[in-house]
Amino acid sequence: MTGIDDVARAAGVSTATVSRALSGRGVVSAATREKVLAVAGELGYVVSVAASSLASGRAQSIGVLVPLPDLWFFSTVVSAISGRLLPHGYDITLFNLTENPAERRVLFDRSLRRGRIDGLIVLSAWLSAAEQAELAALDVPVVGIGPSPALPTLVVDDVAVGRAATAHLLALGHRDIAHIGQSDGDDFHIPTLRRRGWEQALTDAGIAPRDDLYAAGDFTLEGGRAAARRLLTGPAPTAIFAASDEMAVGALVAARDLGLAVPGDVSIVGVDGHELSRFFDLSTVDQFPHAQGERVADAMLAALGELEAPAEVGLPFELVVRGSSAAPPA
Amino acid sequence: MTGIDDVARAAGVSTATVSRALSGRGVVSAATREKVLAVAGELGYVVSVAASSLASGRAQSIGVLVPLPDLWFFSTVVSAISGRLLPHGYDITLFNLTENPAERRVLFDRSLRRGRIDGLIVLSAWLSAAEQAELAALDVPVVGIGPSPALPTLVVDDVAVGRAATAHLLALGHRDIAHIGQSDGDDFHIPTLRRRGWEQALTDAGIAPRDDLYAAGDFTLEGGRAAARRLLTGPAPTAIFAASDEMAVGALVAARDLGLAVPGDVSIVGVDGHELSRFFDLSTVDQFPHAQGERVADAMLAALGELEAPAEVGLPFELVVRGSSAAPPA
DNA sequence: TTGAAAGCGCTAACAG
DNA sequence: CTGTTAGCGCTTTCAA
Repeated sequence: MTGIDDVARAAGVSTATVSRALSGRGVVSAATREKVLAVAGELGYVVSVAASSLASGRAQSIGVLVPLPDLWFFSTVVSAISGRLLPHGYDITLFNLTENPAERRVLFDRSLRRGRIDGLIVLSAWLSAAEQAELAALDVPVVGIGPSPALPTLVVDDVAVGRAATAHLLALGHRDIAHIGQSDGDDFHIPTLRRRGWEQALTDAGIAPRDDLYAAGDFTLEGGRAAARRLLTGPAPTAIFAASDEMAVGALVAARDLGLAVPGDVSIVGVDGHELSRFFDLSTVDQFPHAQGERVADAMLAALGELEAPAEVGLPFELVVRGSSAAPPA
Repeated sequence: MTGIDDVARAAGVSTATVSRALSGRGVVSAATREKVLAVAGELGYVVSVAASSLASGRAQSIGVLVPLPDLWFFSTVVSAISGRLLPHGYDITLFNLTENPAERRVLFDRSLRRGRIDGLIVLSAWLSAAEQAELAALDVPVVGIGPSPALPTLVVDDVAVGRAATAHLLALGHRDIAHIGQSDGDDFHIPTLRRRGWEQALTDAGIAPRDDLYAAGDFTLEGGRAAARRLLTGPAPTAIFAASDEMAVGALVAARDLGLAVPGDVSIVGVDGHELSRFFDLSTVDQFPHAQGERVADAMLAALGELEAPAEVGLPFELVVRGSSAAPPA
């Protein structure tokens, strides 16, 4: 491996100057900088992270903590983060947060603490308060996406999301609007917030939210289908607001299986902006996951002093009306 | 930060002994090892990767090169790799291979060469031969998934996959079997191999493959739908073999849109074992992506000397017959 | 089985 | 603007 002194020798300068020229820290005359860059290029020299990190304290890597890396939403966000951080010289270290307590301990006690990362991005509402506190106690900046009691995070106003979806259905003339979600009463729980939005919108319209128009789903296609089947064979609402696009597609299929036309007999609205929603012509509240990844990456860069701190505005969302929602049957 | 000499002092031994006790390299008496482990635990000491890596040459991290991290197949494989490598103390560094030439250069010239990784796992058939050669020239072991001219990889026999799907349809009595895929004539191109399998199975059955029963799809839902629409409104085959589950689901929807019953009027078979295939009751050739991730992780561990080299067998696949395939209409 | 000590390859004062 | 030099915190000979 060619090292920094090979470059120094070939360029006729000291290693300190090579370091300065290559890192951009400290002053170097334009002429020597160019010389050094040229020589380094010819020699194919690349700074060793290990040595650089040991000497400088900077690891040139950002950790991303993900609960379910194979969920479309998370992998999309990670992909966006990666794209944003690469140009700044940061690599991405992926930490898969499993349910396994032993693995979690290894993760929190060792992986995250061995100095590999300059910062941590947390994509998980599924951390205990204690775990969130542990993260906050790391000696690196931590930023996240989603409501959290202990971490600085970027959030979508999920109550407003629920209201937007429900208000859309109300405006179309629906009154029996069901909800598929997963409410646990926690203020930092996204599904709970979306359910609140549903309740608020109904209440604002002078309609009492009915418990029998709520069905729990587990955010999968199958869960959405099962929940919708229960709703449509029971109280038979004219519209369903599902807390995710995957559940909404499940509901779409359930309706078809029951011989119901969408949106003729029942309207369906989801949340996410998932690729499936476009394919199935599903009305949804898009929350722009890719943009979320970019925003959280920017927040991290700001925390690292590499960027101006961006304005503190909530993450955007937008109702996208497609073919799955229309006026209720006459 | 507590360092190795804090531990050494508290345990009453030298730093060399602490290092040996914690790393498991070199001999330490059982008694001292326990003492050291206990003290390290109390102090919450964690070895610094930077220092350890600089001194030992081991970075404790494996790179994973992924073309499209947000595709279900890839994110599933990455997730499995991560689960397998964590217990061995390796972190995962995710390298997102984009189409952007500038980003690719940064990746190949810097990120991959700065000594952060002890090995590289390549999930990409989309590397040029030159790039594959560059990877082979890294000073770390490289293993991949999918056919490659220059890299050691684990492969599914994709010709056999195509034959299995087609043979299934033939056995049901179909003769006009269409294929949706993407063939470019390259021997290291998975879609091409699947198409060959389709052709071989037909030929073996005494049926000449027809060009008008082939339609190109881009491995998306939309691409599958468009291709199927062309096939079903044209030569009207009684069965379609799609080279991916996403395209197969697209075909399923296209058939319904045209008023055709599946499998009554047309049978459909996909490839992958995608979650969508189960939900849509789609017959498919499962290639067990999660197991692929574990297998390639094991291959990496073997290359690093942490595991016995596993037997050199091809990656498994299996025809899963569900409700989308049946005998052709009478 | 353990300890002393020489680096690993860089960076960042500090001097000049 | 550039060079000298002392570490950064470990690992690993080598000796004992």
